[in-house]
Amino acid sequence: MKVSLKDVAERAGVSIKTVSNVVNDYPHVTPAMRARVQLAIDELGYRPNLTARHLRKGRTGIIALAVPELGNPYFAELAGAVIDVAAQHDYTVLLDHTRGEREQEILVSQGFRARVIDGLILSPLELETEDLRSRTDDPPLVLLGERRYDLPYDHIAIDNIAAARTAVRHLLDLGRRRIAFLGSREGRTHEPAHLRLLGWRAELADYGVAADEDMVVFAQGWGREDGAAAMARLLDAGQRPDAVFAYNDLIAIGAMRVMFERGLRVPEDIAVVGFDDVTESRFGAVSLSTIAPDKQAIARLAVESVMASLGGDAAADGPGRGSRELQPGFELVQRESTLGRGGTPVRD
Amino acid sequence: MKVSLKDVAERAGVSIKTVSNVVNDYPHVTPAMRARVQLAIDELGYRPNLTARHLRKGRTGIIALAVPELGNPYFAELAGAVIDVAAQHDYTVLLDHTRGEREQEILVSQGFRARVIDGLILSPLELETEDLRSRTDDPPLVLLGERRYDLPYDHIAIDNIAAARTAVRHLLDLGRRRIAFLGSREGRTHEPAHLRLLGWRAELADYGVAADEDMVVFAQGWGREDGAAAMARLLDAGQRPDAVFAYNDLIAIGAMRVMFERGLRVPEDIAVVGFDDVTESRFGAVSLSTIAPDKQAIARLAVESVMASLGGDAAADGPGRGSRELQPGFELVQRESTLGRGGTPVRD
DNA sequence: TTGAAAGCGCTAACAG
DNA sequence: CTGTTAGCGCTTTCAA
Repeated sequence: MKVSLKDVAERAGVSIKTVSNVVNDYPHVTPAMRARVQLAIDELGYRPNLTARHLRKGRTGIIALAVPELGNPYFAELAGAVIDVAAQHDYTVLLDHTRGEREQEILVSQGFRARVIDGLILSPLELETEDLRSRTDDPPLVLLGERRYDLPYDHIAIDNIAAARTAVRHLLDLGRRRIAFLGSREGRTHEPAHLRLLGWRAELADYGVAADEDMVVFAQGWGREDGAAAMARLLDAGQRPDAVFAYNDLIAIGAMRVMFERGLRVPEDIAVVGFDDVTESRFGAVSLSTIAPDKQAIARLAVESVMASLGGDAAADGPGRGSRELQPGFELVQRESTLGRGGTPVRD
Repeated sequence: MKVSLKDVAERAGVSIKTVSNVVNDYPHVTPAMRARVQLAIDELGYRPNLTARHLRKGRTGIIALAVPELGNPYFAELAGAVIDVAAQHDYTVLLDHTRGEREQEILVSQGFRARVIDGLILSPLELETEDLRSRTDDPPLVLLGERRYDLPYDHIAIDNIAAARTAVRHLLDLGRRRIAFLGSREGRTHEPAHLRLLGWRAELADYGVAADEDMVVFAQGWGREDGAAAMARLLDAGQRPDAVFAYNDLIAIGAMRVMFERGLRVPEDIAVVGFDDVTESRFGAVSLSTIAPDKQAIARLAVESVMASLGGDAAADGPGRGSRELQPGFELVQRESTLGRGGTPVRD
């Protein structure tokens, strides 16, 4: 049934070692020998047992990527990019999701969920610094996203404050002054959407516009329905924003849905800017202006960081190993939700 | 550094086997003994080496799910469901994507991409029957989606013809008669969207409406941009449909975007029905009516099918093993793209 | 250049 | 109830 190196060796009348050499493209093998062994391999349909190889070499060729939710297209798109980059390094990706729950994130970070992996890329939401302290000799870890931890792990995130400022600035330049902020879920342990909210405050301040904290609304989660609920709450409270900056595209899309339902025009009555540049944002009745993080760069940096930790076992404690702040770029994409259908600013 | 069973055994002054028994919750162990061993485990921070266990047991605890594209929310949502179901069986999911390319699908089906797995769930697009014939003793395989193969593998798909007929019938009942069909990418090897197109033809015929083949448009792919392009092509050709049935939600969303751009009202001018019920379809300016396959059931059946093939090694050739047609349910979800804002049918 | 033998860490027989 | 031993399939010294 299952053919092993031994079977091939017997068939070819050589030793196991020789077959292994052929399989692994070891340089010093006689062409004749190689041919003979290859023949036996083909005849028997031999396929190496990766598990055994991994046991021997101590590596599995698998890295895990854990994100809050695959249903969020931002993470789905990012996952696709990570899979592609990993494939270039001959690595396969094991995907896991945490629902943004601290318990799940802890489990993942300690390797209890995704096992048998050489490295881990984690995008946490609720995880705390202390949760990571207890990590012992688990595989290399790279952190993604807004949260920062003062621990010796590489961290990859765009400059969230700068990005938020750019978005708000765009709205200000368009003449908007009553700019609401729709945030993500309220965390149990920390202020959600922290950096983006800071950016909102800072840019308003710099521009000389008073930040109205009543225009800040948090949601139950980070999905479209949460954006819709938050927007409804804002309007029901009697607020009349002339612009909305949302924590992410999904919240922006949910918010716009409520505006449509209530007969509010986008951008004439309310301009909207999102965050993430998911594909979906280009195809609504009103396409969405948004901050576009460089997802390709994020994926590349994440995978390369893991690969680096994998390679440099010797210099495990060397300087700069696994405690870098990696900052991919972003850009503001201006679409109809701020510029209007014509492509030029629209104001009533 | 790395602590193994042996280290723990020495520390606790017992044999390796005893430690193994404790680790695996083997029933017949003295509480005292168990406590002593557990202490040693904790002191040393022992964690079992899964790779070694897998080599020994011949199983890895990992199944692979390969879909065309994670960027398509239907597959992302399905993947999330599969991950959850697999977790209930103590299995982890390795996700891969094929871009719907035949080469990639072949590689995946033969285990060259996702390696070290106990089973495989594959959602093929271009794969041909012959490509699967050469599979030797690769891990159990389950096929998902519209394509059918006359091979001894379980196949899971909703009744696509019935679903398509339901969608078309809904439009007919609303009084629409010029119903266009927007298909998926034209395959190199087979008619795309085959079953759904058959359903479209069949329902029109049964209803006594002549099927106008000029109202059938295929796209370059299965994304929003492809739907937009197809819709533009249809309109530019001078066709004036009063309804559109799209191969999937993304194509429907892309098509609607073009309608909005051209000032056509949905559903007054053109009613639209999609397929998949991705979350996104509920949140557009005009929410999308669609066919909702039971994703939970699909995920459950897929994982259970793999588990079954894994368990019944003895009855590997037994009747019914791995050649069943599993058919989860679906339902028509009526939203604004056919009923209009008021929730009741709208016609100009 | 190729062969023999050891061992990665674990589990499964089989004794005791 | 616990210990001893063999071996999963592979790579890797060390010899030849």
